[in-house]
Amino acid sequence: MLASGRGDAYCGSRYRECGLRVLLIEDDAVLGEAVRDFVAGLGHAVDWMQTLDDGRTAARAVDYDLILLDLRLPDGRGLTLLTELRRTGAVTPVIILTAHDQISDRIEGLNSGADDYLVKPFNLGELGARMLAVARRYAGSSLPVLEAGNLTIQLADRRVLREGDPVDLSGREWAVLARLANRPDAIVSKGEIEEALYAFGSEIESNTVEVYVSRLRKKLGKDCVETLRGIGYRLGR
Amino acid sequence: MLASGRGDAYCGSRYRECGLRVLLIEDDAVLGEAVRDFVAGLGHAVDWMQTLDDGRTAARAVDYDLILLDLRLPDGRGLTLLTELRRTGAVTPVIILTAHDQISDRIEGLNSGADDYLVKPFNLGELGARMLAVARRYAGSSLPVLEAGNLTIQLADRRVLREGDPVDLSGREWAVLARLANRPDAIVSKGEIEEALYAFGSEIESNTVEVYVSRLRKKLGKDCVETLRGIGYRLGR
DNA sequence: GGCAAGCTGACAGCCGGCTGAACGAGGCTG
DNA sequence: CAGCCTCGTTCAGCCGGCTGTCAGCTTGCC
Repeated sequence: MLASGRGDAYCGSRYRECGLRVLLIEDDAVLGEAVRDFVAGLGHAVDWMQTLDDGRTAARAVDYDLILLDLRLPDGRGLTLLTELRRTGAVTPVIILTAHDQISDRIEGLNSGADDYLVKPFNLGELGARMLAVARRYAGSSLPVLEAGNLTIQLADRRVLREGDPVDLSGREWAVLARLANRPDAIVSKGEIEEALYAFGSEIESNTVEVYVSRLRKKLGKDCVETLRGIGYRLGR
Repeated sequence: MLASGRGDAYCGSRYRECGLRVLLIEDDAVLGEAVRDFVAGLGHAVDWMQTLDDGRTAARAVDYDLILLDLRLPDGRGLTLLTELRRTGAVTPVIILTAHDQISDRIEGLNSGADDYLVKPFNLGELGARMLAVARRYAGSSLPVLEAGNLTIQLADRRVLREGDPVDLSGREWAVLARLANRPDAIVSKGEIEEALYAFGSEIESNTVEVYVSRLRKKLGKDCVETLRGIGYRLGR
């Protein structure tokens, strides 16, 4: 739950090529934390701001790949920021997060240059999917297709091929694999993988991660994931 | 539309050939209702406005795929709106609906950038045909025929072939399929499919999407649609 | 050998998705 | 007009796969 620290840390530059740099502007503490952890869990670097003002500052300072923008903020309307950004020529993709009853805002948002919107309460999985969709739209087809051993991992399409044959993965299985694939050469600790699995707070006290690694190995082959005893896991090669 | 360059880039293609997003501007209650129901029945999402002003607002707010525009409205001439739209660079196809004695308007309309016109009272079937023609013209040659598994999906013609044999789909069935076929590799959430099915605001709280997926599978084969638990659907392959 | 860390098969509960059935609206036919 | 059909929508019950947990096993390290 210290994710905010972590987020800032690798926003810097080092991991730029892998995960996206995401700015989350959302005042609701619970939702904000959930989204931050979930998105961080996907391997992206998240900065979470709770006010329009902080959001504006951040958006000006850093060249984000994606902005998640709540429309109703304590110190103003999210749309204001969006319009400002667009007026200054920023093309950063923006996904709007909006309450269920704000249809007009939604329309206005799209009209002001937002790229997509999600209605609260939303499914985190759907958030992930839309983020990918938006990112892909921008990156063209350049989103990573990763070759690892006899695996082809298509992050953007949520697909894995084993020696060319598609393999079905469940949600959690994919989450684990994607977490590893997001930073192919990095060692990822169990704790970090857990964060990717359980977005918010849920204290899981068992060997879930091990179980999913095991399931992945069964489906994808022994070597798809490498174990580093006492440290974590890494994508096989 | 107003969503400016970037918006067009994806909005245009996003909903293109599926259930189209149609804006109907028509003050006559009887005709308006008839057209709305007919067009909705084809599987498109229709917003119906009865005044020029509302129409203008809607057209600015939402990136429609097609506008059906009555020329004689209580609060002004439809042509005004058309010219405005074209002046701001909107390329949304517009079909003009006009009474038979307004020949000059018709000509002026075509000159102002309308794509086609229909003379009242018109045959609804003809309206359907012209809509298809216009939409096809816009889709260009870029996405006519899609091969997916043993299916051939002819988006522009609103036809599906299963192993070469044409299959009859109802309006909604087609809308769902087309929404998926529109972005063949993308994962489409239930929410997004619903959006393609219903106009803004109609809150549908049931498993409609599941039902239509089920019916599609019955007609087109188990694998025509892939389920991604908790995330959405994707066209089979 | 002994200990810690990691692996994996089994299992029960659950949730999401699937689907048959029913109903009303509307259109068409005779 | 009655009868028939199709389509859209809703609902309830079913089903299967996903998931978390645990126990017993293997592996690696000292």
